[in-house]
Amino acid sequence: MTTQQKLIDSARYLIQTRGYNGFSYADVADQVQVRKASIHHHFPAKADLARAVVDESRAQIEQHARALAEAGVNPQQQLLTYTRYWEKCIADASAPFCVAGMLAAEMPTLPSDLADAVRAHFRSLTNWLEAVLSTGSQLGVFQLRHSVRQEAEAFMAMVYGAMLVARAYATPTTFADIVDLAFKRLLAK
Amino acid sequence: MTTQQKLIDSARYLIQTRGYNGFSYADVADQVQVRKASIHHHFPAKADLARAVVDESRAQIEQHARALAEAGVNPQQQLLTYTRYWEKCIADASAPFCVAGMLAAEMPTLPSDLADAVRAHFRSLTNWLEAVLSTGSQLGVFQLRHSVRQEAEAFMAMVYGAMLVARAYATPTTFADIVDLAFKRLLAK
DNA sequence: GGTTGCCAGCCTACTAGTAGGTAGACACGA
DNA sequence: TCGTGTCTACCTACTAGTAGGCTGGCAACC
Repeated sequence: MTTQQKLIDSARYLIQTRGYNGFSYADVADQVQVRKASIHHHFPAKADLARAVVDESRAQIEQHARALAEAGVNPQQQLLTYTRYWEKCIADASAPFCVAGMLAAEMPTLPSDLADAVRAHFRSLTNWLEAVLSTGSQLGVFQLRHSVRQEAEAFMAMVYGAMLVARAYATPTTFADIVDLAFKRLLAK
Repeated sequence: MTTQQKLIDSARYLIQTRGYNGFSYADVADQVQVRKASIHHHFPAKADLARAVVDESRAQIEQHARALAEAGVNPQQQLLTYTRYWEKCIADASAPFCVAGMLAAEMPTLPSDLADAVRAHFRSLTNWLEAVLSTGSQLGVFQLRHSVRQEAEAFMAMVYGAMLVARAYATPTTFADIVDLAFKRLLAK
């Protein structure tokens, strides 16, 4: 793996656990075993590094979403893949929080270009959720009581809120419990 | 108002907007117009100041909850008072985020005694929500499809998630939209 | 009623340490 | 030989926290 990729991975982990204002180039240098100056060579400013993390995350989500759709996976299974992914990440502490969620909380302190990247990530996720919910609704597997956009935003809020509550209580199962309820509500007649 | 109270109020605002790792004694000193050393006189360490903020917030919530219950306000109106409070705070940007929510995101970086205070805040809020939902369910105004605890945690997750999404999009109405949906779901037959 | 002593509150001036960021030299492969 | 990547050494600005001194009010005692 290239040093650049290692730097991004390290920054992702640090943002997930400590947030943008909670980590420094010194932390990244320590993890990747290079000097601080080497990080500046790849990412001149801290915001550049963080933006690379967010952009990569968004690209991965979009790629996974495309792959699922092209494979003809049904809507409820697509949604379940998404929630199961976070359940696993939180349970084994490999990624205890979504990067964009963490950065969203810190929004007022972020440089504007990084804030733009975060918004783009949320927009991308909302669009995908809308598409999945819409298709599922047409197929009759999801029972939407409000507009697709509202249902998508509510589901997203539930997922991010569940991460927050699970982190506050330090009980990973709390996340699964809450998301499970959100899922059942969509399926309920 | 005492200097001590001014310091707490200033710290609350700064935590809500920037988070624990995003503000410094210099920021507080600037807002309250005292020297940094004076803050240390009242709150020896940064964590002491933050803990005072969280403890005061929890006490206020508990006091309000008691007042509402003693006034004989019905459950749906009690819940509405809570959500309306945040709607207003977010709309006029007077308090664009819950202190405990912000600190929950930063949990892994907080000193343990401050983390304890944050957990206590969440526990207190969950307990109140459980009580309100439980009473409302017995009166037949709330339709709970799962355990009271699960429904309480899900509602809380929705509220905090809505704050996060609203902050990401910088659109205060998003919060009201999402919470409105959560509320209607509780009332739905 | 003075005088004395105490103390909360606030200050200036400082410490040690960390933040993000830069300059310039060196190694190495195309 | 040029570009890329890495390094050491350094910078300025800022962090939380400390040391020690000043002030003005309150209480106790003669």
